[in-house]
Parts: sequence; structure tokens; C-alpha cells
Amino acid sequence: MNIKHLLTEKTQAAFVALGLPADTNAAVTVSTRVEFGDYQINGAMAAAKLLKTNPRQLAEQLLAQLDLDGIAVKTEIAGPGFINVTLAKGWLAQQLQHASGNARLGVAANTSPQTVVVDYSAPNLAKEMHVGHLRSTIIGDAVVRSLEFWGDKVVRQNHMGDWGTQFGMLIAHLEDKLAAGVDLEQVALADLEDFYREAKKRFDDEEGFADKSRTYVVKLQSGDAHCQKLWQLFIDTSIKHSDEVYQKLNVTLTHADIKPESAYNDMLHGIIDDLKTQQLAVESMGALVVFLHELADKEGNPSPFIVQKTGGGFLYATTDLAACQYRSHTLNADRVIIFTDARQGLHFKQVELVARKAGYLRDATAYDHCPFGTMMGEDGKPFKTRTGGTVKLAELLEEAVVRAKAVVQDKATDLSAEEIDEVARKVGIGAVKFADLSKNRTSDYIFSWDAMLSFEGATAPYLQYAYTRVRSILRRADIADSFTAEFALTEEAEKQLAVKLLRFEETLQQVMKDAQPNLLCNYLYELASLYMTFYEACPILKDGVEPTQRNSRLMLSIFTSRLLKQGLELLGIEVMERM
RNA sequence: GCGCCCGUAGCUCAGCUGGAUAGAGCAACGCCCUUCUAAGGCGUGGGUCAUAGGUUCGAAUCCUAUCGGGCGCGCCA
Repeated sequence: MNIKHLLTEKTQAAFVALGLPADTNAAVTVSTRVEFGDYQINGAMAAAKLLKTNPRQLAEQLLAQLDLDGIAVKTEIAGPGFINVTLAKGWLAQQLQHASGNARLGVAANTSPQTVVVDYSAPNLAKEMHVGHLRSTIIGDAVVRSLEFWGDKVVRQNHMGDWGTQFGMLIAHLEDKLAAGVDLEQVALADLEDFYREAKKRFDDEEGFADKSRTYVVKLQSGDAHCQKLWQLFIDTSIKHSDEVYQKLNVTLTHADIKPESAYNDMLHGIIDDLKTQQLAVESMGALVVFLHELADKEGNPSPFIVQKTGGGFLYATTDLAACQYRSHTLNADRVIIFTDARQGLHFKQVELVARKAGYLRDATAYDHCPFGTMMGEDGKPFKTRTGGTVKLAELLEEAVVRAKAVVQDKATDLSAEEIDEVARKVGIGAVKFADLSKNRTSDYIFSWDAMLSFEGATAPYLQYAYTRVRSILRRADIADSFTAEFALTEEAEKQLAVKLLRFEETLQQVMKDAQPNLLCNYLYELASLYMTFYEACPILKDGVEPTQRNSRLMLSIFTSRLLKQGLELLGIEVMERM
């Protein structure tokens, strides 16, 4: 059910009846104020501008052609040509009836599924995952879950950094550790960050170590078996670490989704040869460069895009071009979505330009680089530990759970120790995720423990709490899982809740189109908030409530609980029955 | 120097296919628990939407300039 879509279609039909093109923008939006009804149609004003006619008159003609019988209880023209639509409670009840009998919660079937490749998380395996990886990982995962719920074919691609020059240093250090008899699991890589620091220190300070490291990079990349083996050991251990973080974070990435940089190695020579053959890449100052006139400065100097270093080495530009080829041609993607931080904007603009020219990206493949801002500390500077180091993601998540447990213990009344642990885990992790997901993707945001764990206002715990409240009522009602009844809307709080419940598809579509989970966060918060209002205003199980009203309110509660659970699941946030 | 992003209430943020009186949450203040979980609800106060122009019936939203902040720009990823 997509009310906005329905009203748009109805409006466009009316435009056609007036002799206007069918694609005239109906400009249907949710009403800004309650006295303006539920939805408003603003298209008449823009159309009148094109036709150079009186907007209010056109709105009147449009309204005369607009067939909303049974849907709207009132339509009226206001101001310069707004058409305000007040939906009929009976019609809303019917739509809810239909939606609630549906596993997709009223979301229409996806009649033309797309293949969508989503590149997200992509940690550097040389180091431990830190807070900088949080956004890509959870925003990407929320979009992936949304696309899958809608019914598209999603191919996750965890483009892990496993092939950089630091690996020479790391495997050289690992070799010495192993030679000294240190157990790999227990000591050497127990803390990737320490391991990296040790290796780096030797690289900087120790005689001969840097040279050995550089030699190892070359050997590794030319297929030396010994170096490859050490590298593989390191990579396996590092992946194990990221797996643990994903599990803790409740992220859907698995081993099968890993498509690291090294996976494209075999394609790189071919890409370079092809770029040369197509005369897109030319030699410049010893390197191989594609000059992009589309990105030239005002003097006409084209923007350089280096695809091969002096000496023949490849760069991430080369790998990303190969990834385009693989995703568009081999995976046959209709759309590629890449979640990285905003600083890589220029790079991906260049990648797309080159890939399109060279034919690595088919015209039919949309290429969406979805950037996001930086996580800042409360001082407004990039989020760091007190001593200025990077904050490990694993530690951040642990702290969230510890902090949540303190609050849960304080507030929870009759939960067992095990339940408290579980609730603390779901609340703590959920709070971190919601705080991030609810912000506009593109802007920097300030990470604040106090704000996210105060557990008041627009936070994950608020939504989880709303869910437990509904569930509590349903438990008390003592009804079967298969319980069903007629929706009958009378109170304003019921109607507001109903309209919001029917806006799920509208929200989902927008989340997928713009790759912006914050829209779903806003929606769920508003839904929970309207349920809270309804809960306060409309008694359900109390004495004196008519059976038809009680049953309808139970139906509203059931549907709300299902939607909250499903919506939070799309965000990767868990719910619980009690808290 | 060139380019990208950002500047909205004391704080954190929505809103940005141009639409009516710019919204939430936090913080402040005042109410509401013998009644379905008060991690809640209801209400009050709080704004030159950085600044100046422009486009138009209408601009936080589009365009231009300026100021302020962040980031990027040939061999890291």
C-alpha cells in the first residue's frame, strides 16, 4: 500500500482528463498541518505556471476530475491552489485489513526485481576495525536488508583491503614471531593493532627490516609461496576478527561476501592493456594516466587519474576499474552502490567516468557512490580516544553494552540476570546503531554516549520500549497468534496511527532510492511516538471498552508490533519481549 | 589556486523533486502513575534557517557572490 503513489496516479489521470501530459508532476505530499487533512496535492500550482493560467482555477478543474470516491472523506482547495485530502477512516481501515493479512505488511510485490551490488564495510585487514568502519558497515547493511525485503537480488561485496604495501611489513614481522615459537592465535595476532604498531616500529627503527618488508611486498605480489602462506595466515586471522565484530554488530556480512582487493589481481594487466589499446590511458611522468577533460579546471587542465604507477605497480584506481567490470558484466548488476566516506568522492567520480568510457560499466548499470560524513567526538573533532588514538570498534561496542547494562539493571523490575544481559546487549548495540543510522548520511555527526544512552527521545531504546509495551498488552489480552478482527477507527489517535502504519512502503521506497536509512529511523520513531499517544489516549483492555473497539485496537497493536519489529530488523536492531 | 560537502532553537539533528504559521529530541519550566511497562504521555517558553543579492504568486530548499567550518586535488587506500 502506497497512498502517495495512489494519489499520484489518481491526480495524473485527472491531469490527462484536462488534456495535460500524464507525467505532469502531481506533487503529492503528506500534509504539513492537521487542518490541511492527511495528504495534499500541490501539482496544480506548478502546472498552472506552465500553462500561464490561474492556479486556483486549475486546481478547481483538477478537483472536478479527481476521482477519490471512497478514499477521501473531504477534499478542498486552499490558498493559491493546494488540494487538501482528508482520507476516509473506513477506507483506511480497509487498507489496514488488507495489509495486516499480508506477510509483507502491505508492501506491494516487487514485479521487476533488480540485481543490486552493494559494496560496504570494506575494512583494511592490516589493522583492527575502528569506529571509522562503523558507518559504512551499518548503513550498507540497512540498505541491503531493505533491498532484500523489497525483493531485489542483492550481491554483497565486502571489498576488504588485503593487498596494500603494509602487508610486506606485517608478514615479515609475522615470520619472525612464528620463528620465535609464538602461537599465532594466542599472542601474535590477539591484538591486530598492537601487532601493526610493533611491525611499524621495527620498520621505522630496525636496521634492515624496512628493506626486507619491501622485498616481501614484491615477492608476495609476484606469487612467492612462502610469502603467500604467511599472508594467508595473517588475512585469515584478521578476517576472523572482523567476523567477530560483524556478529556483535548484528550485521549480515559473511565469508561468502568477501571480495577483497586481491581478488581482482588477475584482471589488472588486462585492464591496463585495454586502456592503452583504447588510447584512454597515456604515459605521463613515468606513470600511466587517464586524463579527464570532464573534470578539468577553469584553465582547461584535465584531471589526472593514475591507473599504473611508475615501475608498473597497480593502485586502488586499477582495482576499482576491475571491480566495475566484474560487477557490471559478470554479476550483471543493474545498480552498484558503494558506501565509503565522503573524502573519496572525487576518486569514484573518476572511476565512473573512466569505466563508462572504457565500457567496464554498461549503460544499464547505475553507479551510486553513497558518501557519508565523519564521526566526530563531542569536541567536534574526529572521534578519538582520550590519548588521541583510534577507537577500536570492538571496544566501543563492549562499552555500549556495559553502559546499557547499568541502565537496564537500574530500570528493569523483574528480569533474570540472563535477561538483563540480553536486553543490555540489544539495547547497547541498538543505541549505537540507531544513533548513527538516524543521522543524515552525508553530514558529519557528533558521537555522544550521553545522548545515545540517555535512552530518552529518538533512540533505539525508545523504539524497543515501545515494542515491549505493545507486546505486553498482547500478552495480557491472551489472544491466539492467529487472532484477527475488523479494524474500526474512531478516535483521532487511531486515525493518525493508521495513516502512519500505511506509510511503510512509501518510506521503504525512499530508503532504497536514496540509500538513506535515516528516513526509516524517522519513520519508526514517529510510528512509535504515535503508538505511545494512542496508548495513552485509547484504552484497550480496560473496563468499559466495547468489544469491537477493543478488538480493533488489538489489531492496531498487532500491526504496530509487527511493523516495529520488521522496521528495526531492516536497521539491524533487535527487539525483546520485556525490558 | 581549483573542486566537493556543510552552516537551521542553548545543545544534537530533521526538513532541501520550491509550497501554507520552519519541526523533533535533549536541556529549562508546569502538569499526569490506586487504572494496559513513567525508558512514557500532555503542555509552555525558545528561530534575522551564516550574510547579501537574484529567480517567482511563493525560497531553509533553486541561482550568484561573500564570510565561516570540514575535506579532497599525479604515483596510499
